[in-house]
Order: sequence, then structure tokens, then C-alpha cells
Amino acid sequence: MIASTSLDRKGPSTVAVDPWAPTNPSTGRLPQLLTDEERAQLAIIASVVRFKKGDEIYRSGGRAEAIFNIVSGVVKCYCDSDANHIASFLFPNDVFGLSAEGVYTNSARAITPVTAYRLPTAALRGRLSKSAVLGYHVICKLCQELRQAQRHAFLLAQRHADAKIAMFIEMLRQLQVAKGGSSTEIYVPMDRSDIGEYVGLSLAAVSRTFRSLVTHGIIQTRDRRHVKVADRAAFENIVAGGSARRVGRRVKRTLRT
Amino acid sequence: MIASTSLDRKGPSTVAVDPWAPTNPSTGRLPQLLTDEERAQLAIIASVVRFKKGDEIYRSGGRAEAIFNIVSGVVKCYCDSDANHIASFLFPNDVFGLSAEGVYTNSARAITPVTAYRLPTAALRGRLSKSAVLGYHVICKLCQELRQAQRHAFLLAQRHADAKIAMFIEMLRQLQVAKGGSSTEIYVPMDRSDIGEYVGLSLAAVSRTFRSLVTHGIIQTRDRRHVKVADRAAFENIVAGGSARRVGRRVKRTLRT
DNA sequence: CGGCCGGTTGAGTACAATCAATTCTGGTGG
DNA sequence: CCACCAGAATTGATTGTACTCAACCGGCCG
Repeated sequence: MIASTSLDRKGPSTVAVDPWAPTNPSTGRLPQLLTDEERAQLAIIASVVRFKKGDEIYRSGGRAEAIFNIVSGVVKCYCDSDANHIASFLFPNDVFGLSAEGVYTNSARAITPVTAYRLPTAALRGRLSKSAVLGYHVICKLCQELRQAQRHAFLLAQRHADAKIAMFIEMLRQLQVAKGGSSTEIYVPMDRSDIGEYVGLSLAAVSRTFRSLVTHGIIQTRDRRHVKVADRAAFENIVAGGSARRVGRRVKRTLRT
Repeated sequence: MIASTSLDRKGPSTVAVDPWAPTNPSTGRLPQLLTDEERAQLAIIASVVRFKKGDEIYRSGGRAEAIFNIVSGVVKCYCDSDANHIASFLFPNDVFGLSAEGVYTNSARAITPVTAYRLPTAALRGRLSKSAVLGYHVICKLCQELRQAQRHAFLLAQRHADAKIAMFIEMLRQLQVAKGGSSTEIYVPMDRSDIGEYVGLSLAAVSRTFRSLVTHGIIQTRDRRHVKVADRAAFENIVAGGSARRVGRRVKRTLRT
């Protein structure tokens, strides 16, 4: 039950901005929230768990005995009712395991091999009742997730498929930049069907939209999991709500007719 | 700057469930989170503010110097970029004023007359750094808002207008029940256009969908702001993803053809 | 009384869902 | 190493739904 020290990690790790502290010009990268001290403290109550691609981590309605903090890999949280809607993708440094009244409110599954810290809720509550600083850091992280959920809702509210996909790609790009990765070639860890369930489109529509963006010269795809933005101006126009057709051919049909 | 005592309120007030404490069979009503002591403490740093219907409370990008806790009335939080998407409606006992790096991340406007506590962030941070218990209560409330945002995303991901509207009505009903109000006649404080911006439909589609639900006998409308669920079974079927057409006429076109 | 605002209704159109056929890709075993 | 297979992804054809544009209604206020 003690965190393995074979990982070159000091313990659970999260990144987020403080909601209230004004910062100098933001770099796009996010600072580590927890102090080394806190991470070491949390490591004591944490265990390290691994999941294979496709493994279920927990199921909606199950007793919520732990929350998780991702070390490496990608996880999806989804509603298994109805049309398997994906509520969020979670990446290294993210925390997941949202519950209410001791019961998980959604299901989670690894979409790549995953290594994570598992933090029993009982022990965590104990820490939280003692350390106001740790509580403050948790608040910062929750605010971050709340903003992320609102961005997701905004994405879902877009009417045009190309706007949804472009926003989704932009989201991945920003994540990658925040981690210090390349900002030109974007890695897409999830498959088309997961993307569809996240952005609210059918699998076929996702595929068509990618193709359309490519043929309009807005993005390039090296393979299914690597995307580059080719025409940044047009791309950002679409993210802001314009459609590929409008952009591609100078306001073709939308203003005429 | 001191909270007026003319209100019969003890101070800021929030309701939510503890994410981790297992509870006895949930009643649907939510418990007060804060102790009288905490509310009194917060009242010291809070001031009471009032807004008229339509007033802007803060604007996206403005310096976030306070968060708000609603005493009475309804507020909408929205992105003013693009197509005025509404991120959330906020009701009495709710908290709003989400920010990042000291700047509001969306705009807020009163859609009815509103009374609220205004809590300066500086003072609040001071409290949070001292009281782990208060921090824990804030965490509970944030988890609540996070679940709410995920429900919103789920609603937006629905493909059929009637499912969106039915889920929206159900959301209002649950809110009203949680406050101990009637569970039969549901009060709808916002106008059609706000509903459209929240559920991701055009004003016209919202209007049509209400009409369609009425003519199918699923709901009744006393006036624009009062709705009753007439056929609960059919209604819940729609909330679960079925369409009014399928329900109204025994799986008409969806399974045939 | 007239104008305005929120809302309703109608006609035509665009876009994504659906269903289905086909290709691509990565993995496995001969 | 290649043939093969299964699942993922693409593409095509058709249909349905919600958007757009536009006219119209009804209450409210000046």
C-alpha cells in the first residue's frame, strides 16, 4: 500500500492556476500545485495502480472508496447510460473519481495503458480536515476542472461539426503545450469513436469532418493519431465559430441566397 | 461593508452533499453545508448587494475581486464571445464568480431581481488559509457544481430537441424539489431565448418543442413560466433519450421504414 | 393608439444521423 | 515473411431534424 519508489515521482502531482492570485503574463504552462512536502505526505496514503488499455477503473454507482491521480496514460470518464457520452478525458497530473454520497457518479476506463496513484477517500478526508493549505490546492484543481467542464459544454453547444472538431483539436494542443510538448504536431491518443462521444457527433461525422478539414488545407494528418494545423488563421476562425465552407471559399452560401 | 441584519439570514449559505460521506437513503433535499458559526464568520467579510433584472454583475475578463452567494433570484453565467452560450443558471444558495489568475472567466447577469452576498476574494482566501473545515465545505460545493456542469454537458450532447427540453425541465423540477417546493408545477424563471442558449437550440426550436410536448400530452403549460408534467412515464422515457414521436405514437417511424 | 419585445408559427434549406458497403491497419498465426 | 483476420476508419446514399428567414401574434408601456 506504500507508493513504489521505483517511479521517479515524488508522489501525487497536480497542476493548475490559482483562481484568485493574479499572475504575470501567463505562459500557457501550468505550475505544480503541491509542495514536495505535500506530495510526500500524500504518497504515504497512496498506492500505485496500473491499468491496461481498455480496463475499467470504476463503474458508475459503485462505492467510491478512492480517487485517482494519473501519472501516465489517458483515461475517459463516461456515462454508461444511454449513448455512452464521454464527460471528460483525463491526462497525467489530472485527478478523477468524482462521487456523491459515497458513490461514483460516472464510470472510468483506461484508453491507453495507465499508471496512477490511488488515494483512499477516508485517508484523504483525514488529510483535508487537518491541512487548510492542501484543501486550498484541491480547490484550485477543482476550479480548473470546472472551467474545463464549461469549455466542454461550450464545445458541445457548437452547431457545426467542423467547429466542434477544431475546438477539440485546439483543446488537445493547449494541453500538450501546457505540458511543454510540441505545439505543431498534436498527438491524439483516443480513437475516432471516443472523439465522437466526447464532442457529440457520430463516428461517421467525425471522420468526414477530419477529411473535410484536410481537403480544405486547414489541417494535415500524418496518421490517425497525429495532426498538424496547416492554416492557423482559418483554423482559429473555425474555432471561433466560422465554418470550413465559409472560410474555404470566401463566404460562399451563407451570405448569398 | 457589513452584512445588513435586516435580512432574516444568518449569512452566506450553501447546500450540497458530501462527495464521500455515504448517506442514508437520499431524500432529494440538500443539507446546509455551513455551520451557523461559519455563516456568521463569513457574514463579517460579506456585503449584501442587489441587482435589477437584466443587470450585469460582472464581465468576462474583468478583475475578479469577489465571489457571490445568491440569497434570492436567478443569475445566468455566459460566454459573451460568439453565440452567447449560457454556461449555467444559478439559484439561491449557489455560489458564482469563477475566475482564473484573478480574472473572471465568464460574464454574469441577473435574469430576475437578485439579492446576493458579495465576498471579496482577498478576505475569503484569508479564511480559507486558516480553516480546513471551511475549505472542505467549499470542496463539497465545487464537486456539486462540477457534477452539475457534467449534467449540462450531457444535456447538450443529446441529439433530439425534445430530449434536451425534457431534461431541462427535469433539472428545474429537481432543483425545486431540493428546495422543498412543489414537485408538480414547475416554475421556469428564464425566458425562451435563455433556455435556447442553455440547451443549445434556437429560440424557434425551443418554442416548437414546448408546443410539441404539449400537443403530445406530455406536459401542460399554465403560462409561459409554469409547466406541469402530465404524462410522467412518457416524460421520463424522453429524458432517457427516447423522442416524443417514438413515445407519442408507439414507435412510429423509428423502427419502421 | 402605435411601437416594441418576447414569443409563435410557417416554408424551405442545410447539415449531420443512419444504414450499409468498402478500405485501411495492426496484430496473429501459419 | 506473408496471408489472413478483426476492428477501426472511411466513404456513399438517403432521410430526418433543426436552423434560417420571415411573417405574425399578443401583451405592455409610453
